Amino acid sequence: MVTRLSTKILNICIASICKSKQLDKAETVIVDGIRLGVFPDVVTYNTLIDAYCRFVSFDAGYSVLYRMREAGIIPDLVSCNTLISAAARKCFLSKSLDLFDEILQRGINPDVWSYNIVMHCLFKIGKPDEANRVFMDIVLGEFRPSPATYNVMINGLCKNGYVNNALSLFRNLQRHGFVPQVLTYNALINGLCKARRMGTARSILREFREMGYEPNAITYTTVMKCCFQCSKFEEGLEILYEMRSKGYTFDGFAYCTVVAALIKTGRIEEANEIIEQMQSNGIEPDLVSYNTLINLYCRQGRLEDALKLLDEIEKEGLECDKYTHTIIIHGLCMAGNFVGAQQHLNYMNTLGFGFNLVAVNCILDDLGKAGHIDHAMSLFEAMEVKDAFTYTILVHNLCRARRFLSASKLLVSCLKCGFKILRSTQRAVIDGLISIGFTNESRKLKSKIRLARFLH
DNA sequence: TTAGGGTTAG
Repeated sequence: MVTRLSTKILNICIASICKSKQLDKAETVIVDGIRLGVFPDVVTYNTLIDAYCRFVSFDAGYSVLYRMREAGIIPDLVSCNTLISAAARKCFLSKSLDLFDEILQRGINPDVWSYNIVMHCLFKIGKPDEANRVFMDIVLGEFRPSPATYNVMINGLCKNGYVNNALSLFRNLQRHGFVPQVLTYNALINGLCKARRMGTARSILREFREMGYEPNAITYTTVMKCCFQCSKFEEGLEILYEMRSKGYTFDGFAYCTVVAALIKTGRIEEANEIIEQMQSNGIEPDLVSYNTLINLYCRQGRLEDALKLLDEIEKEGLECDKYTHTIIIHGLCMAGNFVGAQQHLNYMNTLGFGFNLVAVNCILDDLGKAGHIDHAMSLFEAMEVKDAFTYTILVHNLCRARRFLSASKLLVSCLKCGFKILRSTQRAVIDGLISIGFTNESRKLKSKIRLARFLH
């Protein structure tokens, strides 16, 4: 009894030390405890697994399992769930799903937490149908869904383009007594904003306030991004100032949202001012903040500074992601260094990143902008994977080069593939054909566009 | 111990 009580105290100490990221100290306390006859149990090790995963690496967390077994302690469901969720958090989604299979093979019965994480992973890797099957298993099976089950489902549906389904699930759940949390509303508002369903987003936001909820930093960032998407810059900036007065700008989220929006519309000076505010507020930059800063440098024509920062990030031990590399490739193109851009794309391949369509689209666009339209055309022909961006970029650049007949031909083949091309680009082709005297072709193109709209 | 906001291309 005394030992069990002491272990409980030990676990409280370890949890508190781990929370403050002092893992070495936690290890020392455990060793001291053993010396005094207080032995760690499964809870102690589970706390360590979580802390190592969060503050060191997934592998470091996973290796705690071996130490547990050496100490004669059998990992339990919490150990497994902790690892599965850590893998999911770090985007090792297939690893997370493998761990789930491992649980089943070891004869451990998963609980609703395990299933929630699996659903989350399936949504994240773009398999909404499979996630939905897991959801149905939970709802119709022996488990009682937790609020997180519904939140994962609503968010996953939104992220995979099924906002209407998310909305009907939300309403159905409400009819059955489900009380949405701030988190549920945030996920739904974000999904609606991304789908440009501003009217519905506004009414959900109204309902959120009527429930007596106060918007948090996440609600604010979501609504702010929505303002920028609708070109309501002043409103967006006002939200940033309000966030600051409420103490919600404690991390880089809000700043990065604003800076990215300003960069996109060419308001580079203002973007620079916001970055300076972020730095003077002492916010420790994470990878996304660094990516945003590199992007700003590239847009300012400071490619040398961007590459220097890239080096610094790697020296700091941060691993650059596909965004970092894509921004650099785009930066190299904007500086006219297409050879360097291609080399960096190849370098990405050697690092194990998959095919990067966004980067290739950037190269395509920048070639067009620099007047190398024939080069862009041959790159386009060589591309095995294309999307709506690829077609829009090339059609747009063909118009820029006043090659309206080629643009029209490409636009028609794009419509046949079912890709949605920007209305403004379609208009540019129609107007271009008229401007060079091809009125009949312009009329034919218009009717083909109408037909495609009807069919798709 | 799960789940919600930020960064790349038209």
